[in-house]
Amino acid sequence: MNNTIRQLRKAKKLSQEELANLCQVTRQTINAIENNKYDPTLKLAFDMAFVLDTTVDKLFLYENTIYEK
Amino acid sequence: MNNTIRQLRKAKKLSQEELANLCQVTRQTINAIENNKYDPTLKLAFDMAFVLDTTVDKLFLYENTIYEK
DNA sequence: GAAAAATGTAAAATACTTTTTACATTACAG
DNA sequence: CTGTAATGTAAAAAGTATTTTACATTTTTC
Repeated sequence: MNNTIRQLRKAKKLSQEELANLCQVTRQTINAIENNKYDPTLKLAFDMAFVLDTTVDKLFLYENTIYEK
Repeated sequence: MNNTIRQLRKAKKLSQEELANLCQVTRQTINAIENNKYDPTLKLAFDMAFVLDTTVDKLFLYENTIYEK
């Protein structure tokens, strides 16, 4: 799942560690998510979006594998 | 984390099982999430939003415990 | 009201996320 | 160029989500 964390984080002049503290997780968690190692929990996704002043839908860019409607 | 799954699901006249199939998870997973037993993964949240024709931010209503900006 | 469909629930097993600790590399300021 | 801050990475342990199987209860339909 692609994301726009790095750009938004840098726009706010936050280090990974500062963002981690604001989201109450470790720096390694932010680093892993920013680098697409795994997806955050939904709660953390919301927390990151909140701190970065955006929405989950804008912060994470998911290409659906489900072709339905 | 509160959600609006049930209303949107019923608006589309889907059973939990049908929604589960469309999202490629089990009925129990949908049931548990709909009843707030636990939060879905971010991927499933996006899949559910897609199938229910909405966004993650509208489908899940998260009250931030983070007072920051 | 009986049958069928839908929903609720539970326990064990599996998979994934996060923490912790620790070290290595890269970027940046003086 | 040297020191410091920032970032990348790894392994083990703990926490959380999901599946599977199975059964119970509620709701709907006829």
